[in-house]
Amino acid sequence: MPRRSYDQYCAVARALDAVGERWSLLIVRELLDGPRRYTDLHADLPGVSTDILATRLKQLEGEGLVERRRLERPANATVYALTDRGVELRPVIAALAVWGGPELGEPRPTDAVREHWYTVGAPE
Amino acid sequence: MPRRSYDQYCAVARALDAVGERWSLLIVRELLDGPRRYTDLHADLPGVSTDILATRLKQLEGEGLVERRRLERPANATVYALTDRGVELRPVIAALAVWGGPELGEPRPTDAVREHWYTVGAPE
DNA sequence: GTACTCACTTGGAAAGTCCAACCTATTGGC
DNA sequence: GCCAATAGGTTGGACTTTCCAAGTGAGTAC
Repeated sequence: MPRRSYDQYCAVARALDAVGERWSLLIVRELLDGPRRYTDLHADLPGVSTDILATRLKQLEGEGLVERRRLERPANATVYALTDRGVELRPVIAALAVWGGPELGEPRPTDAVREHWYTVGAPE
Repeated sequence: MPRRSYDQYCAVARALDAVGERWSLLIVRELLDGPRRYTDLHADLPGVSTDILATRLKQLEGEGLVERRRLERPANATVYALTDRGVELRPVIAALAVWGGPELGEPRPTDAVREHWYTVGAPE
């Protein structure tokens, strides 16, 4: 199933082909604060339905912006994290945040999952 | 008919409520180069259908990002131009262009329509 | 084995988008 | 005045995407 593309030779159009669909950039914004589990993303993004969340994560993974990693211990869990290429979207998110309102918070302090992620290390 | 909103207290979500729909940011990108007529926008954005273009221009106008102005002479024409608030989206477009590809061109030189626009002056 | 959480998938309705055709008003040529 | 062309849309219907609620299967927890 081919996704709908702007199909233009233009950097902006190509960027929007990758992250222009509904919820994509909000998922990236969540992940800029650190890795998150599927259920956490679902809780932190009020309004996103589970099927769309699963679809977007697969698309972002397919574009090399998000990595999926299964943590064995201490808790059996799947976490999603941005790749380097995904983190490079930070200026886009920041520009949107500046335009969209007065306040842009710094990345939040570490939480348990993130702690574990960096303890365990990045995926190979 | 209420448009679909992310309905979140988050600057990024609010920005995407305004310009997150399909084609919106590409229209803004075109207008960053200067005012354009409806038919020019349609020609410069391959793939956009006339009804969506009309809908988006109305939405952007309703959000105060685009102004519609009727030029009386020399040619009877309607042009669309960004408001100050719309121009403030330039950093967003720039960030997307940087992320999306190697080259981001500077705003193109003036053309006839733009010349006339600035000769005539901004809308009251 | 029963209950519970996590990470999804499925089915169907609603909303959004695409496409081609049509419409109205104005201009330009003759 | 008449005809055709252009600008700036609107309309109807097909198609695609998103939403929503419900269900599934795998892995602990007890």
